[in-house]
Amino acid sequence: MSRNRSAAALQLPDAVPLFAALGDATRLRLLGRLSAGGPLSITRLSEGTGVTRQAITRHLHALGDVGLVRHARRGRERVWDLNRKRLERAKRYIDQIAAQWDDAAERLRAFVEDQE
Amino acid sequence: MSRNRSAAALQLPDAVPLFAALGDATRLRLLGRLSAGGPLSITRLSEGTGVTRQAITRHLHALGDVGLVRHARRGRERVWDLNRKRLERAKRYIDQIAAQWDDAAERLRAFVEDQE
DNA sequence: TTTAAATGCAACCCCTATGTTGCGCTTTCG
DNA sequence: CGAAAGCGCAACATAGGGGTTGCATTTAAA
Repeated sequence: MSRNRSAAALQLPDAVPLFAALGDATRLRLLGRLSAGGPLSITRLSEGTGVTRQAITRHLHALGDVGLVRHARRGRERVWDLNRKRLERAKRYIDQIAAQWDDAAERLRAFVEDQE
Repeated sequence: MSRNRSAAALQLPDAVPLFAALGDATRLRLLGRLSAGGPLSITRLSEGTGVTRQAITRHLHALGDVGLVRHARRGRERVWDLNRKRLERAKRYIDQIAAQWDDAAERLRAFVEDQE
């Protein structure tokens, strides 16, 4: 029914910046390190990345803009951590979108095959 | 086990271009139209997008580079369609990566909460 | 065989994401 | 207090993504 289509239209604007944020190797690694090693300071997160601390700061803000990570002050450090709730929501978004593609394609599969 | 980590290391390089390809509104809409309406020519896919046919062509190639869509000749037209197998694999990639983040975060949740 | 449709190719913009350096501010520590 | 660690801010450089225009090429249609 047309409710599927409107639901997709609502999710799409959210999905775009989410995917864009995930489409970078440095940011994916940051998420990996945060998931493996709890809250970490910027300096810690910069070690071994091959880029400067400022570059890492920007990547963290990019992830923060879509809600995947959060930050807090701790003394003179600024520690960042995963936002697990947002991460869960993001996963559901992705699953739903993928499911829609699957469903629509599945419904038309026989028809499409006839045309080929 | 360390096998999880190495599996993640193998998936990450594939996930980056995949996410990057999905991080664009025009490309997400193209996938939506293809999933809803079978194979379509470039001219058809360009209608109503607000950008030129050449721009759409590039977006299709971007999606094609990560295997999400394929093309074929049909007369003087070039028709593009979803690659459902690749779409399925992409979905599984995403699920696995998200699951890893979840798992790692879950294992450390209590520890992290202690520190806060 | 003309004409028009559908593309492919290539040269060009233009903006922004990514990265850097330099400097100043705050907090911690000897 | 004085030095150093950890950041934030701002200016700057630059490569690449996204878009356009112009023209040649192939194929369908009159």
